[in-house]
Amino acid sequence: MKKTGYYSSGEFARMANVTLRTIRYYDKQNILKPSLVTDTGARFYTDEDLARLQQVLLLKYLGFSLEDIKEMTIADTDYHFMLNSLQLQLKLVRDRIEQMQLVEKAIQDTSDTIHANHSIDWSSMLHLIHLTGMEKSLKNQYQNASNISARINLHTLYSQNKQGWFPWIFAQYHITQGMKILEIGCGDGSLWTNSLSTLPNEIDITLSDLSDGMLRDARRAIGTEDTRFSFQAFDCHEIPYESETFDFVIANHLLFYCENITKVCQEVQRVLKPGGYFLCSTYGKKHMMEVNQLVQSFDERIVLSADKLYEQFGLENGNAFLAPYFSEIECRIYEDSLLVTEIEPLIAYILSCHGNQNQYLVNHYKEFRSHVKKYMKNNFHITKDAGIFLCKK
Amino acid sequence: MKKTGYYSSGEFARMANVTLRTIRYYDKQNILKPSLVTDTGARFYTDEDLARLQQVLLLKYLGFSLEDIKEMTIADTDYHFMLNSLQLQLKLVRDRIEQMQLVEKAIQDTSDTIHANHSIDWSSMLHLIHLTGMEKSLKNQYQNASNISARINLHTLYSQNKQGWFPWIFAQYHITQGMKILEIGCGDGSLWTNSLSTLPNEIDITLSDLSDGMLRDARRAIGTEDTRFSFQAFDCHEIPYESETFDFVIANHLLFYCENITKVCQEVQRVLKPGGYFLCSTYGKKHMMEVNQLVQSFDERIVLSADKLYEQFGLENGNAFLAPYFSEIECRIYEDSLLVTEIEPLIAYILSCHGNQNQYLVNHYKEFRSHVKKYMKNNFHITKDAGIFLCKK
DNA sequence: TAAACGGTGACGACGCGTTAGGGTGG
DNA sequence: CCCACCCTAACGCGTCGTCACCGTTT
Repeated sequence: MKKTGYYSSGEFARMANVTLRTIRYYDKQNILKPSLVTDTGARFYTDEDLARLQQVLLLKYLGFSLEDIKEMTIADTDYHFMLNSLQLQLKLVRDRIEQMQLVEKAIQDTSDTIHANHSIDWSSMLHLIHLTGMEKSLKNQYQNASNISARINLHTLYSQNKQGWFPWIFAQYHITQGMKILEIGCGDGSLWTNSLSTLPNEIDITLSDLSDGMLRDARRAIGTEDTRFSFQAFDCHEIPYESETFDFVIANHLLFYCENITKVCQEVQRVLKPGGYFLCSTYGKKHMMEVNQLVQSFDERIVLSADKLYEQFGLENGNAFLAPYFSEIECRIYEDSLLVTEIEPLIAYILSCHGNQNQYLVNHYKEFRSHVKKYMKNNFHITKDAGIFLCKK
Repeated sequence: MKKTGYYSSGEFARMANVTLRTIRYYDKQNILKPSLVTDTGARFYTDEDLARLQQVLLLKYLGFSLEDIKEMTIADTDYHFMLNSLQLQLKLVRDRIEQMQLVEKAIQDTSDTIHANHSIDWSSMLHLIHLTGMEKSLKNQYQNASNISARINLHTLYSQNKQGWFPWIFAQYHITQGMKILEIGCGDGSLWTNSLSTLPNEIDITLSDLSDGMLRDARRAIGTEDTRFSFQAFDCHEIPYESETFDFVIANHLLFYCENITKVCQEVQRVLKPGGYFLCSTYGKKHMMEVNQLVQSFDERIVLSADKLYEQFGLENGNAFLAPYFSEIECRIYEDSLLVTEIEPLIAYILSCHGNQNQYLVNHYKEFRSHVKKYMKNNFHITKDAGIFLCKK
């Protein structure tokens, strides 16, 4: 029985160069469900399914397990999302290539030292062994990248305040010629990428992050030719700089993740010059509250964030952490809200949260979708409740 | 119980960052046997075992199965061999990187066309899918590379004729300014790499091979800046050039692999200019005969080459194939023999043959080694019986 | 005597390959 | 009625992870 616009399972498998068994397996494991199943049980697939399959196969190629992949590829395949996903895949492939180039270099080095010494250098050999074993954290990196990009999407698409969060941040403190600046928790460096041209040219900015992977991304985004920037990986609980080094320290949406917030504040205060400023951003209680209400109206058990960030360090309680270390503290709110008009970006956002939603949504994706559709009607207002503390030493 | 110079299984595993289970599994599967086992069953490993483990782990990293790896890493780990193995691994990693760069580019392209057309381009998507699925033939490539290098080793180490095969080939025919030359079955291009400086600078050399992988190696070895060389993949049964194009055609150790030798001769004759020359090399009956005797003295069932190459096209019967197409045919022998003084390269050579030896030797490696040792005593003479036919059109 | 380390089974998980047996549409 | 194609159910394989249980050395 032919269905126009659909591929039979066999056709589909042949197109993608995989076996029928694989296609059926992916169906049974809820990794890639056919778009249409006849009452006799025959599977039929669409072009969109092909796009999904592409994602699955590429992720598999990069070494992810199907279990991982299941969580990573729920999103829709409208062309807009496809682009997004391709960007992420591109990043993954590049990371992988870089890693293999490290291995390549290690083999070269090992080989060279053998040539030079006419005996095997066991330590470089060990280094080589360890390189080939390093792959683990890759999955986390992907999830972070994918989550962050889903978040950014929602905000850039529907924010009412057109100034934008990053420009607003820069407007809160005037960066001038000759300053020494430190950002802790720079992530992929996106705070800076759109302001490169407006920054003074005699200035010394250090971007730091715990994760080497993030730093690599930041370096890639900013470029190594821009000599104003330097990059360094360290834990902000112990900042490896002498006291009174910086004019300005930034911690954008970072403090609530820190284990010991007091210690971080103390360190920041230490490395600030007298009269220097510390700018740290965070959320308030009401931030995105409508989204929580939305998901809980679908299933009460869902909690979008395992540990509520604003309870760790939020607009309401931040002052208490900062007060012991700074002489002046000012809290400024970024006035904004979201007016969401489409459903997909919202769903992508929800799926990207750090809570337990996936376990309740995985097999009820379609119901959830139509629930969201009904709930939001034509548009959906979401409160944003974010701001900064600007602190003087 | 501590053994000096040895690592216990636990130490060994920790050093390499693998689990004990893995180490034990590799032992049981004969992939990596400990160098010493106490009577209580405790395993002890040496630095050389570490080198072996490094090979295993890297090959695994590149996606080979342990079954494949078992066949690929029997060789010893003297530093000389280690270098060789590292070179091979380097090649593998580079191939892999190149492949991933293709994938990277395909993602870029797909992404770009989506950007341009604002809709998904399913054909580039399919291309992408197929790229991620291509990995198969890699194992064969490795085995070829590793076999060829084992062969070359034995010959370069112990050949009595110090001129060398490649220089001798070049001495048989004088290449002059302005010639158009074709090599069919160029492999990795090693015929040329040491003669680049002695070749005229106005000359047009086309290297060809069936396999894209080989051509890539050749291109890498010679470099793309050398404008005298061009590279093209085709089957020499149908040479994609007009008649009377070349002054000189070379087929080094190729014809005996061809399905239809007569057809190849006919094609070569066709593309040769009148008066042009065809140089083809092959072996004779007695080539390496002592090696055959050696292995059969260990186990009669072993046959080193499944189909004897010199029966397809050898020094004895080559004339019959060439006579219909060329006006003059001259057979020249390269006088040489091997005087092997060490055991490892010989064993590596034997293992690299295309016969059934591995199935009889895998689990009797040590016996075989000591058998070879006794057999060859201090040195071992091997007949070489190779030469060329130089044919004029 | 305990703790650290070594050993041997045996069972399970993942991602399919493969086989056996059977149904449906042209 | 056959052939091409589809389906399910069930077992097997490679590469360990994991667990239960036991022995040896410090």
